[in-house]
Amino acid sequence: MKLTPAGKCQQCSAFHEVGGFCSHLDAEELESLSAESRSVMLRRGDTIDSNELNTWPVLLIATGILSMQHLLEDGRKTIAAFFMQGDIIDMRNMPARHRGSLIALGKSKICRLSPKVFGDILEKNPSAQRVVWENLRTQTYRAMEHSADLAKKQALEKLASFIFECQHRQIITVSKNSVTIPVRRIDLAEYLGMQPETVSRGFKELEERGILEFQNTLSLKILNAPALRRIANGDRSSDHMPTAGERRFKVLSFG
Amino acid sequence: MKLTPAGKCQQCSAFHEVGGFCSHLDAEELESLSAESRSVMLRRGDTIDSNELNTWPVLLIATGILSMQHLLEDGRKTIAAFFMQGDIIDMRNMPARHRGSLIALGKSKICRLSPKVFGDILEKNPSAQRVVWENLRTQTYRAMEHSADLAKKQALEKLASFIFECQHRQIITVSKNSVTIPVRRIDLAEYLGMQPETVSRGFKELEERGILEFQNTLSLKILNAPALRRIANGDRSSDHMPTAGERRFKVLSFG
DNA sequence: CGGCAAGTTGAGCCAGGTCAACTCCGGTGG
DNA sequence: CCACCGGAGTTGACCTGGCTCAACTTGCCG
Repeated sequence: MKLTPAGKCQQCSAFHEVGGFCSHLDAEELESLSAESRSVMLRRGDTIDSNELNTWPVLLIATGILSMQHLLEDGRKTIAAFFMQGDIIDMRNMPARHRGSLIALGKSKICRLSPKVFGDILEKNPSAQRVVWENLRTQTYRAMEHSADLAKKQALEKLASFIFECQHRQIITVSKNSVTIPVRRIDLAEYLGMQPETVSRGFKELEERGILEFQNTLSLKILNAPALRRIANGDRSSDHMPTAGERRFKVLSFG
Repeated sequence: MKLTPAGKCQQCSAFHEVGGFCSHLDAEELESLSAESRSVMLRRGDTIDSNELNTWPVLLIATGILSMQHLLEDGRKTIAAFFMQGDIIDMRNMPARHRGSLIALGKSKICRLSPKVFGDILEKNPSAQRVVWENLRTQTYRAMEHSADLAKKQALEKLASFIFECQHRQIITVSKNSVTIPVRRIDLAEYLGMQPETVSRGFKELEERGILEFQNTLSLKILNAPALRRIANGDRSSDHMPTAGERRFKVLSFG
């Protein structure tokens, strides 16, 4: 097979994934976008600096995970959002005050799209436009929902919500109740506005209550989805019910 | 002057404001959008219910202020975002889980846009498309910034950030340092994830430190913008410096 | 000018932050 | 192959910012 100039795109998730932005482009568009764009590999900790964002303000995540981080004067750090496979980040003319830094949280491949070609495509290709539009709206409403979580939920409730968020966003689903957490504990804590210690204690409690079970730090199984759902929704009525763990133990020991 | 079918639009901020969505439409587009859309007046507390959002998922705020509220099982309530003049809310095909309720926080006029005509316009009118796109992006990054505020900032810091947010969003600026808070204390507390009591105490402290001064509950003057900025940015080094108020008092009493 | 919601003030308490010590794990080099 | 190392994660003890509840004041609207 002859490798067109856009041949590299054949390997890219944004091209071959159904619904991926580049899969909606015609040959000519793909050609010119590809010619004017640059893809990069990032490792954990790599930062896309401000200068770079000025020349390359439009990014597409091909694989991996990026974070938008905000830093306070005294070093407190927050992750305002996660960007994952298929997400498009459009920072054209963003005033600096709206900008955090974009930092990779693991090995990632991103494509810096030519702002000009990107803009042209949005104007002329309604189906590509729709994909980008949907993506941005999802980001918006996700961010708002996340705000709501941060504003009023307690530690356990935030963790529960987060697990569902991971479940909804994950691309490959091994089994219905398996969820993979795509980031380290520290990042998770920063995203949820809590301390790593608190995250640890929270997960421990959820395990003790028999609601979930960790395979390892990054992957878990939901054992009692309704209970987890109730916690995520802030239903405190069941807070002091006997836990599944306790109950099972008693039955076994007296049975 | 002859009143065209879209005559009602002549009065609307979205039409006559520079940069307003409808000001970017040509006569024909305005005509058909207007014919298929419905504007409504809302009063504080009016809710746009879920059914309504299914038939009219695209809204444009002409004047006033709406909130996106999320409710937890046990009654805790959060305001995830404010929508103000010029904002466009596009809820087409949003899964229910991403949806809070839209509730007016004061007298507002909104225009329910025909989703079909709105969609057609986005495809065909690049300049209108750009306006909507910019608006959505602003909403996105604002929501992310707000998440960052909620995640790690303390009460005072959140208040300080909020004042700057109001300053940036307000349409009419009386004087450089006057800021109008567009919502009541309760709403503000819900937006910032705190209690009204805490809001009150926070503002009191900022006044006592001589950083700002309230004209009435809704409007204030910033007296020391750099100090407010430092607080908003989470600089705790100045936390226990003598306050302007204290200093002034001492000078006067010994002078 | 009265009534009621909004906002403020005060006192006490607790969820989660902080700090410090410890364990676990993956990678590295001898 | 194993000993070592360093960062990530966990556990424990303590402390505090902001929540809670209750009483009070203010200000708006009829």
